[in-house]
Amino acid sequence: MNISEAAKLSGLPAKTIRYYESIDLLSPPQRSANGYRHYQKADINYLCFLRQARQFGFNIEQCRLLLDLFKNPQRRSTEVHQLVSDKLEEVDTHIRELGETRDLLAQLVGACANDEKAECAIIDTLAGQQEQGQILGESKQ
Amino acid sequence: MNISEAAKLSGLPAKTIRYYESIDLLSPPQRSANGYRHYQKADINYLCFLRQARQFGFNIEQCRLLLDLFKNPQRRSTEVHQLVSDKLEEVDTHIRELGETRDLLAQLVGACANDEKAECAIIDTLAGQQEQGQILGESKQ
DNA sequence: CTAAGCCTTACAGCAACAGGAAGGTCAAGA
DNA sequence: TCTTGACCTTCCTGTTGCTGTAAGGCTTAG
Repeated sequence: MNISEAAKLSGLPAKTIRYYESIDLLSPPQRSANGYRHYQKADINYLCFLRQARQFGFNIEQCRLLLDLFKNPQRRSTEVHQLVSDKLEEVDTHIRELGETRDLLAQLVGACANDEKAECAIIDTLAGQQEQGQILGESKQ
Repeated sequence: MNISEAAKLSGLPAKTIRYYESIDLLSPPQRSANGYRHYQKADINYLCFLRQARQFGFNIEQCRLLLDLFKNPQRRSTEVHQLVSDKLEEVDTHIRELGETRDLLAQLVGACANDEKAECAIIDTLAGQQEQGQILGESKQ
């Protein structure tokens, strides 16, 4: 099948499939006489695998490792487990950091008068704890 | 003061300061006779403001808007409030999505035997589904 | 014969910088 | 005076994971 059919079956854009090939994440498929890429069932499986892995948040290098494991009948499940555990930790860290940011933003939102005046606690906070009378950005030319 | 001093005081790398200037986030500073950038106190305040805003997760365009408000004594705090509220919502959405990913990853980790055998529920899951929304919990093995 | 709808490659661009090359400037020390 | 090292400058490339667009070739239907 041609690339657009592979794209439809795998759920990945044709562009992305070509891109994965260009970075050697996928091995080059067969080509028809006219130069068109020609995909087979196994290729579709790899593409689906990659789409899923990307949806789970794995980056390209992690996908490369996972795909290698997928293709390797001699793999040990503990290797896969390790990769996914690491990713889980990574995502947890990210969530924690974002949570802190969210709380800070919520504080800002709560502190702002939200009215027609220029005075704004958010601006003051972002500007840093300047001394009174020295709130810059409003002073000087 | 020169750029390295401005960098030290603002907490931003000199590279970043030049970058902000190059994208017109900062207006070009004065130059000394030798061509060196020369910063003043107000510039440092803008830099600090931008560093803070970036730390709060605002992207460059949002920083641009915030900085405009910062510089504008005729601003209404409600405008600032709106920007920050939007950002808060954005971050909340992101956290929710990441949370879903995390839960799915945790399910994968829990489902894997984590041993020396090749059989691996994670691999099966990543390979198995071709339709979205069918990520976990299907029988199939 | 032409138009559409595929396919190909190759280059540009997104965010938000970081790294490095190549070269100019400045202050201090031998 | 010369040299060294620490600054500074601009310009170019690379990062991640694609997406958009251009310019052109192939295929099929009318």
